[in-house]
Amino acid sequence: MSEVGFMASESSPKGTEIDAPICDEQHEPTRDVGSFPLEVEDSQRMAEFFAVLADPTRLRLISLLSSSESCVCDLAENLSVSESAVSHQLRALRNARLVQYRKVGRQVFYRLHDHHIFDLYATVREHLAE
Amino acid sequence: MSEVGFMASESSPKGTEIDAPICDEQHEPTRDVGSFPLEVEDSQRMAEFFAVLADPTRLRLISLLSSSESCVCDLAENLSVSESAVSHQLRALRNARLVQYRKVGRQVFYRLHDHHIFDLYATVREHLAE
DNA sequence: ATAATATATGAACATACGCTCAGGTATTTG
DNA sequence: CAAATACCTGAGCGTATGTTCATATATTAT
Repeated sequence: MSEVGFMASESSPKGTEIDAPICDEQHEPTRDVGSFPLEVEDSQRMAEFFAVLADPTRLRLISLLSSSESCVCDLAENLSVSESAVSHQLRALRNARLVQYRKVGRQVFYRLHDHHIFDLYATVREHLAE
Repeated sequence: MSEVGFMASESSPKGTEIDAPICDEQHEPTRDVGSFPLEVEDSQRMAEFFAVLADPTRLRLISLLSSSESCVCDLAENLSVSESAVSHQLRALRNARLVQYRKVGRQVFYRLHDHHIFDLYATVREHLAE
């Protein structure tokens, strides 16, 4: 915490007034993004959301579900992962509302919850492909 | 792994041919998203990217940097977090190329790396606000 | 009912992560 | 030069996470 000189209520240290935030290249008309700064509670919810996407197996599941609905055993086989592991991961995706499912006999077919999920996946995939 | 009956090379179990993926609601002309299914190596890089965003402190840093460039001590003060913790987190953001910085004297001013980061942040923020 | 299949779940273990603490580098000031 | 400031970094600790293993539930077949 910068021990400020006198009347500086907050912000950067004293002395070097010369170059305060010479922020020339600002963003476009900064669209409204809720409270600012981001509340701790909101940041935790957001972090949990990203955390669900921060796993290779879950991302590969999303990749498969991006093209078509699949049952658990097919997902496990296509990813060469145990069905137990897939089931655990699908639960995480379910809890985060990233996938939906429907039961047919003893099988359970999963698919992405909505197109937003696909869009997010595709956007980041493209971003990393650059 | 479903022990298939005879000539079924892969995919769902035998028997219940009745309801194979009745996937009616397909996505729009499925835009190309690279290799399919997502390669393990790619999934790991993508997971690492999301992992950087999967932390409340880093998200709040991004929140602050969304509106303006800031030095480390201001970021620490605004978030009520130690400068050491902020520095550690900024390193993670730096390594992931989510932020840029410029040195001015003994201060270091950070800002978002580019507008893609802001867009991603804003999009997910809106998504969770619904 | 019994067996087999498809999926879900809890415990446990190894790993990964974020914070604090202590110390280090670089720049400015006296 | 020494002291102060702004920031960075490595080690260590407590906690969270993903997998495996064993077991449980539900559905279908015999």
